[in-house]
Amino acid sequence: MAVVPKPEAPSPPGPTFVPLYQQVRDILVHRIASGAWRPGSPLPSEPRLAAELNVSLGTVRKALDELVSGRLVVRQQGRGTFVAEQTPDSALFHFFRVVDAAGERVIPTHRELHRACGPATEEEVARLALAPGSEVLRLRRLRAAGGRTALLEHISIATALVPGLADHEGALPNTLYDLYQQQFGLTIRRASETLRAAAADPETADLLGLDAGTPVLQIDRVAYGFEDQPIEWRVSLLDTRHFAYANEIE
Amino acid sequence: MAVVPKPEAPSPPGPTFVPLYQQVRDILVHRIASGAWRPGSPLPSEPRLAAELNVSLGTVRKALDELVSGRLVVRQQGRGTFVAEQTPDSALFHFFRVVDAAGERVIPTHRELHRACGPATEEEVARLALAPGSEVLRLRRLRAAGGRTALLEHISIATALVPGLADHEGALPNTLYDLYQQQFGLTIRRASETLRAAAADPETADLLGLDAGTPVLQIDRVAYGFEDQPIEWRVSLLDTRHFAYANEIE
DNA sequence: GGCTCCAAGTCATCTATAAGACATATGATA
DNA sequence: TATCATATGTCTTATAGATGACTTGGAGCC
Repeated sequence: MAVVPKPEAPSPPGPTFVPLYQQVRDILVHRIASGAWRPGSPLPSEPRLAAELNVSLGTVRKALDELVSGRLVVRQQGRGTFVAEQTPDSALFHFFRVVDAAGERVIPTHRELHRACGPATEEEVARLALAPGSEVLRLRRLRAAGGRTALLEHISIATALVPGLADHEGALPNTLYDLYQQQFGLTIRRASETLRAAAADPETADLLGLDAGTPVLQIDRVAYGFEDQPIEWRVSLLDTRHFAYANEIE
Repeated sequence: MAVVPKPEAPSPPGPTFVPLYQQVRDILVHRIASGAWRPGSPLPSEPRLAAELNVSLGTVRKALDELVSGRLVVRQQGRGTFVAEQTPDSALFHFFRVVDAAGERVIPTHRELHRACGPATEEEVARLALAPGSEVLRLRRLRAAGGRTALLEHISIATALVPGLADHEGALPNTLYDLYQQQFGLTIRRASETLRAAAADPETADLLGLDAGTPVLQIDRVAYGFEDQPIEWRVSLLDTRHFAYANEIE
């Protein structure tokens, strides 16, 4: 392994010391991010990795510990360590924070209203860090839960990232994030949201079954991938007469 | 140490096996929660703890690792390990998620409008798990940032938890959570929030400098302590014309 | 065929040891 | 007295080895 500072040959006492286990972690992250190990597939066993990278088992385990807490891999005692896989459930659980009036988490349905490609607007260029004039795929969906319309989603994603999705036949899945991962190798690692209260414009109000001007919760979210590159921009408008946005601060 | 399953005497093969490091962690948590070690004070050194608890250094370290990730303690290389201390900055950074129009985090000022005690309302009883008829202290504050009024806070906390606070002379600090910890031994460990869009009622609108009926973001938060007991209930109304609520989903 | 049991492979836990990095206190020296 | 080198105590990193827990697959048996 090209890891530099073996304890026998300590690192240059200069300002650059990177612990072995972090170097190992970065190597593993890179292999996952580059797609060398696909989601769901097993990593080599810990002893094998230790031998390959020429470090001790404990060091590999410490590196893997960090990947686990970053939700990049999943360990299963007796089976092995696997690249984390986005599932509809996990994606919903993690990113969909809508609860009903009773405060219970909600499992939404969805209905596609609109799908089309077009040149990116100025705002899309900014949010998604696109080159001006890039083409984006836009999606509009209406989500309901418990028989009641809950929210309206406006989704934008660079067409180049999801080739063929624009012409996809039939319904798209309820959660797009696992589709991105499985079909296009795009793993959503984190999301940045900005929430505001806004008055529903007539069209939104109509779709949500509200009077125009009713306050709705506007959730503006950019989802980022492995290299922290923006992947998808989504603005959701939530009817907070019957639903709410729940957030846990640990 | 009373820790049960030393590796030489493995645990009963029944369904109850608790790893040593978790037992150690629980012991340490209890000592901190009970106030035996106060915020800011140093824990015994790792070797000392290992000797006292009759486990290896690695096991103590693994237990401490969990306390660190739970933000109960802070480690400082060369100095020691200390019980985490709520500071105004850390509390603001962690719990105050308001950003300005440019998306920059905001450092708010505050002005107290109202402070009084009274019997708990039905809603306060429910949110704070109080006995009916308990007395609560209510606080109303107006926060501003960048010279602009940002949000109105309604705070409720059981009077019994903060004896004397009702008659506190002079201004209360900008962040109450560190006051709770330092004055009353109440450490806020997590908070549960529910967000909705609502139309500003006339009084709120007046205080925030809005027209009545303007949509505002209503942030309903219950803050919990060590034993996961509710400590404080707070409803904040945010003017999202000039500010927003920022949330990062990792 | 279906079942049990065992063995191998894997992660999980625990111990022991050593040396590096960092902060602070101590004491010698000028 | 002031400063600097040293010593000490702390967390940090890294290694090695042993044992336990869990899963899987296959051999052997009925």
